[in-house]
Amino acid sequence: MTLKTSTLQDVARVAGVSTATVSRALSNPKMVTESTRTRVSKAVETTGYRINRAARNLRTQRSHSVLVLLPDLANPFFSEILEGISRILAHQGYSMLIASTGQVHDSGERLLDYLDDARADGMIILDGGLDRDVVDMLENAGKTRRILFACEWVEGADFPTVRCENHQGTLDAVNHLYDLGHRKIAHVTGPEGNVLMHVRKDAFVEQIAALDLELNPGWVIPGDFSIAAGCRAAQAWIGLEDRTTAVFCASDQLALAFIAELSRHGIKVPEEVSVMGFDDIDIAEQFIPPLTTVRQDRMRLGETAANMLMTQITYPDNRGAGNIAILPVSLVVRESTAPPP
Amino acid sequence: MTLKTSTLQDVARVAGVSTATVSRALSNPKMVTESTRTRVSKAVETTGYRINRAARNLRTQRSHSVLVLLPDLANPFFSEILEGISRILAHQGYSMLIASTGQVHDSGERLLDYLDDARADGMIILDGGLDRDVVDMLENAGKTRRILFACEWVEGADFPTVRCENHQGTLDAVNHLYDLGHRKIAHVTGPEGNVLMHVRKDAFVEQIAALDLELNPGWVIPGDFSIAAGCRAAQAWIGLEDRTTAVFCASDQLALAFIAELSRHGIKVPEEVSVMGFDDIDIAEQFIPPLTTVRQDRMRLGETAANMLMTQITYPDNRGAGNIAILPVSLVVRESTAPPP
DNA sequence: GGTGTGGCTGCAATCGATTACATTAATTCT
DNA sequence: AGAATTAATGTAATCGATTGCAGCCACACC
Repeated sequence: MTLKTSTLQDVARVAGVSTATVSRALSNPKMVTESTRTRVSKAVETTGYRINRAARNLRTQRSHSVLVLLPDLANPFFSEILEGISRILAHQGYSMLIASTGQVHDSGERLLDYLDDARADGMIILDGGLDRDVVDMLENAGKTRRILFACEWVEGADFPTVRCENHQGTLDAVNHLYDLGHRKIAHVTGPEGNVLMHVRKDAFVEQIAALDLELNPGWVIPGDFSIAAGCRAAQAWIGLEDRTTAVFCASDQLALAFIAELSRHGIKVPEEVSVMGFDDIDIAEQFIPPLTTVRQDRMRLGETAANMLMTQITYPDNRGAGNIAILPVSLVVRESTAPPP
Repeated sequence: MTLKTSTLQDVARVAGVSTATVSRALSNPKMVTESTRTRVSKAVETTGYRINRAARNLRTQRSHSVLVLLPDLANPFFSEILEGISRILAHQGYSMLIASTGQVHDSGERLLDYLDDARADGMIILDGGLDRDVVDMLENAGKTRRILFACEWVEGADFPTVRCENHQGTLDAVNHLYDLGHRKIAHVTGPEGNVLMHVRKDAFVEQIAALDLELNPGWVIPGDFSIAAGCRAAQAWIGLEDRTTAVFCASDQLALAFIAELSRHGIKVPEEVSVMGFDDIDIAEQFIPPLTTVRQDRMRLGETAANMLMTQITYPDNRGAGNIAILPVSLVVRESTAPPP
């Protein structure tokens, strides 16, 4: 209908008050009289007024939106985290901007520009594998309180962080396999340089040692979180001189592809080898066999991250406590693990 | 470092020119002399100037961002489409806003507000299941050229659309099963009221008739695109008096869950029944058995959608041709289908 | 030499909301 | 009753970039 949306001025004219009053009536209702408030509401109604965010953003120096940076949009692991983030943001009238690391990098944008050019009030980074110089830049910009790392983080950098109990989850996984009777356990890792990869690998090695188990060099198989890596890892495992009876993969995608590749070679899970994942993505339960894994509550992780960031943005000077949250994980035992043959 | 980012004024002062000239030097370089251009570049360099998007957006009445509306963020089907969209948008200096239908609805936001309040220049809607009154509102707002439906669409509404060859894909699927020797084929549908559900179901029924095959009432099993629906559908199929030898599911998620549920009941795919999906999501190939399905090139779909929307936004008056794109699909034969027992 | 012509540049208005400060009216206190 | 306080509203500056209009200069042409 109306091609031109009406402005505060229009509302003010119709209501017979000043723009200041209209603004107050809308954003801070208790500052105006009951009667003007209703008069303004009516005027808003008749004019079909919608606030112009660009104008407000300019004046308030706030964009009312948050950037979420992913390593890879096509990885289903992230979708539920996004749902959680989005839920909280929407609730607070914030918009969610999405970008993937690769694209930001490719298009030559600087990540910081999102903050500097007033596109975003803050950012949630789901990628701990950022180039070190990018991270340094973020730190030195003095904007650490407007940045939050979720799931992954950067060792040695001082950003607020939300993550899950990776260490404990890994111990749980190894213990589960041990309890089933496995004594020779392999680990397919995440990508080189990734914090999660290191934490989970270290915890794995630690627990293997604690249980006094054997660990051949070939039993720590390098991978990343992708499907392709899972297939490659399976081939590596198959090529092992001394195969393990169980394999703990650093992610579900990895584990599913691992099992699939084994299947292509006629190797049965869990009859011939037990396989575990980490994450508990939706499809894990529907896989055949259903995947034993370590569950991260991704929705809650997203919500927590968004909430923390929002309070940081809202109360920027509130330094100190509460800048790290570690969420519990839980072992989900399904059918991809069984006693060794 | 600098807490306050510098403005055009600062650059102008340093370069010894007016703000107008700086603005022109940056956004329309050929309008200024070579020498001033370099002077401005230097000034930008030394001041560390970053454009303030809020200011530009206000002045130009453009937000330089696009909203993507999903029915469900947690569905991996969409992630690759997002990747495609994001790629194109980033390339043109646009940002990608994401929201899910449910949340927009829950938070009482009006969808149109994104356009009206200058948060987004356009929107790509991946949900054909919007309430009819929402759709009417969008149409009547005269903003149809700033809205584009992708994957799904709304029957009878005149929006630019990108979709895949759903009809042909369905025929291919049925023919594939027919060629394998199946004569009793069931169909698990998408959600009631969804266009894709109708198109695929109609094409299915049509082709069954064309091939002169039997079609019992119970063989069209209502579902939606979710995992849970796949499980329910499998139970329904199991409960059938007269089971079919093949099942064509309206989505991969549906198909995978269907197979999983069968497996829980000890029914083997494809030995006892062939199952097909639609979409070819990443995990389909890694499933056991690998899923026979109809492939949609989701990346390309996203790219096409973004490109179309961008040209519409850029040349709004260019009505007429090119407001619908239909992308080809391809049959991907894997191992979840085989000749009937 | 006068007058066009055209290329660069500057001045200042503009986008639409927010908010510090001023003003007015109403209420309370001494 | 007069002074002081408080509450509600209005005035106008402001956020930072873009852009229509006008001015200026140099050069060419007659």
